Amino acid sequence: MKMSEGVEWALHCCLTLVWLGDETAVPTSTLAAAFDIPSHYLNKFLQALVRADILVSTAGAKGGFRLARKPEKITLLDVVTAIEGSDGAFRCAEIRRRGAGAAAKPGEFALPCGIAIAMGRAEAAWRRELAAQTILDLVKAAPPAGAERMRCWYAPRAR
Amino acid sequence: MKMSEGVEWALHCCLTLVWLGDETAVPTSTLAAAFDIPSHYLNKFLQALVRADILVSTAGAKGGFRLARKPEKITLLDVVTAIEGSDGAFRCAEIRRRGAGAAAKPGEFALPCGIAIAMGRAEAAWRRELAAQTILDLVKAAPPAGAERMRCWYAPRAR
DNA sequence: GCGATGCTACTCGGATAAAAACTGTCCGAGTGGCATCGG
DNA sequence: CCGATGCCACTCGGACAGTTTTTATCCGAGTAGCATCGC
Repeated sequence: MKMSEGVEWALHCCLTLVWLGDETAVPTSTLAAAFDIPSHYLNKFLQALVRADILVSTAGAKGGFRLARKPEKITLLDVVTAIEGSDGAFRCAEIRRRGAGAAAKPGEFALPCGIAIAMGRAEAAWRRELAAQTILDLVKAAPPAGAERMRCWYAPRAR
Repeated sequence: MKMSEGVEWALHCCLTLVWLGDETAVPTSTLAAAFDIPSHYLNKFLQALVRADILVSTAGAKGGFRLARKPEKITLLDVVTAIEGSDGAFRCAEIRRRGAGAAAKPGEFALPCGIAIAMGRAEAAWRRELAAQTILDLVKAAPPAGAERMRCWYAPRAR
């Protein structure tokens, strides 16, 4: 059960896009350089964010990405779901119905598997916590020095 | 981010061991037949449960597995951790320190990454929910018919 | 008859391949800006 | 001098390999019970 590192990348990119402002679109190569990660691979995740309506992309010269919504309207759950998909980590395969359970009376399995319910309850708590936090919260919590340094580093690149 | 199916198998096996009672040790082959899953592979996960002190194993003829503790003393978190490991799904790679962040002032990264904190908060909620439920809770929630059928199926095999 | 002993069948346990998912890389389609050309 | 036009550089987007994690399988070490043999 390992989460893709793309989640961390995506969140950092959203944070960076807030810091750099909404004036200019930031291309993949710039974001990749900011964190020293492979740009072509990062692009893959940024595309996923576009499909989830978290970012908008503009093609051509001076193109790039910018936030599709205000930072307070993007929850961490939105980003995680965009990268990891909407399926939960635990997936009930209904093994109770196989083997010795194959001869069950009809209707016995009408109510869902208790194990699936228990695991689902835990994942619901996880999602609730993620949905309660937004990109704006991350911006507020981050030290201003990082934002300032990022802007200074970016300034000469903004054309 | 997919959880191993071994978690579902392990939980169902714990439930089954409660149903079949603590009198006899149940071998891997029997548990595998109960759910029609590959026995050699299931054995791998049962070993993990033994290492986590959730099951105890006895070798030789009439050997097998039984619960190491009472059902109310085994939480779902214990089982999930035994199979999946104790590491969380999200792992902060500290990418903020690389690339443009490489020239940071010393001490700027003294406090941990806000993204890691936010993700950790969600995982903590997930763990809390898992730790609040025990195998005994699953037994109580499961329909008695399943337990009864499992016992009838097992009876001729118990030597 | 009773006990010790050797054997057999059965179990767990870890080491070993196949499959899937994730990670990383590449090139093509499309777009905006700019220089050039004509009026 | 002003506007339209063609070209070029830059960007996103999806298709293509490499590598790690997960899934599946196998055989060896060890133990409990039973039959046999000796006393």
